[in-house]
Amino acid sequence: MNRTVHNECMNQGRPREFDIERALESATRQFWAVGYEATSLTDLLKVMKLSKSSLYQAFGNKEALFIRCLDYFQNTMADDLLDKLHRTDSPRQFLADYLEGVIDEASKTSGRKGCLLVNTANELAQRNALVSAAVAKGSKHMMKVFTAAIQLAQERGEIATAVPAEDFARYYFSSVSGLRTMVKAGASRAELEPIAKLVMATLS
Amino acid sequence: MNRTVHNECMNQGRPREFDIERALESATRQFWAVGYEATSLTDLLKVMKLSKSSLYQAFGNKEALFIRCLDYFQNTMADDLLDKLHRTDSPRQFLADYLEGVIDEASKTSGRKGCLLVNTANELAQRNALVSAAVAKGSKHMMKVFTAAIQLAQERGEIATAVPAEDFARYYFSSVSGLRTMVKAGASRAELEPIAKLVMATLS
DNA sequence: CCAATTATGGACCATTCGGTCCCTATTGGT
DNA sequence: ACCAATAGGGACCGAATGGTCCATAATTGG
Repeated sequence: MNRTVHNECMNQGRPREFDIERALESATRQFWAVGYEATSLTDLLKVMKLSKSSLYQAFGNKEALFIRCLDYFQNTMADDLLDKLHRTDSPRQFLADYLEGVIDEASKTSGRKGCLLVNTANELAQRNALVSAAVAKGSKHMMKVFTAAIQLAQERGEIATAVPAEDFARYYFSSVSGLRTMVKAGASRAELEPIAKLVMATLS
Repeated sequence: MNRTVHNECMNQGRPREFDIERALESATRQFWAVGYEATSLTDLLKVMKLSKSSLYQAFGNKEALFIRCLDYFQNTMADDLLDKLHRTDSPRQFLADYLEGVIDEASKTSGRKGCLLVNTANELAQRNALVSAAVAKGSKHMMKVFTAAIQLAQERGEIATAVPAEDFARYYFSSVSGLRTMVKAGASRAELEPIAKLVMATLS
């Protein structure tokens, strides 16, 4: 009656020898670096350091693994950002710093990875419903963080209250995505700085 | 001494039966709709309505064909936009209309194709030098159009001159890319309108 | 200590990928 | 009329793809 299950609750039999979390992190890095399609099963096995059967046993298939990676990424990122936000004393500066971080990628010779959510939205949100849902969920999560930052800034008078925090947040999110695309298209730091300035100026 | 050539100049022997331009347009539509990797040779043959040997004879290979498509797209788009720009009497409205056109895609159930250049920048500008160069060239072309529009608007007092036209143009280009990503991520028209308003407001 | 259960490695599979090649049909130039 | 040259159809190819399956090792609960 009880079929083989793909989750990790029952504990009888040989215990798993690898750390799910670590494996997930490695897979996420890989997807993040080169995208979904360009990441082959073989690549995944290499970076995750496990065998094909273990991977399929633990995660089902490539698509399901990817969805879990999207979730992992989103949570990690959002937590990290929230942490930074709560430790800063200028939410406005926090927003400016994040833009600056995006621009910093332009200077790097390699590894301009962007943001996994943005990349995925562009790569296959149009074609895959499950992925699309995961991206939407992740976007909402990020939006929450940005909205919180802008609300904080508005409370401290660092940003005008004429525009609702959510609208500003969405504008900011869109601007970040645009900047990331510019980076991928090969724009230089000198070209990107003025853009960031204009974005921050809009958040008057 | 004279090897088989992949171009279309010599005319001796059987003449080509298909229209290169039409074939290029079909291929471009396909790449535009689903991206480079997701477009298989078989797909191309179907939409271009020619045989594998004809394709390889005329275009070399998939990558070379893609580059030509990028070029075709870029020229077509830029010409079209320049045309619109020269026929409008308000360059500022022209810029606002273009943003509106991007937002219109969000309402469409299917075929949110975005912009081939932006898509390509995100998909493989990081991995392929030839493609990267083609994207850079295309971006410059688009930037020229936007810069021209903004200069015109500045001359007519529709946009402030405090910021150089090129900086504004790059900001605008980045904003368009960001909006496109939001569309792909599934944002609704209601969410996108305020973003467009803020962008146009920045182009004071 | 045994039975039940799971992990793991690796062989194996069908499909699809981009790309090559050959054969024949068709045309223009002379 | 004939030759040179190209177009086009389709068979074929090696490599890589994601995925399945089975035999074996390892571990736990009873």
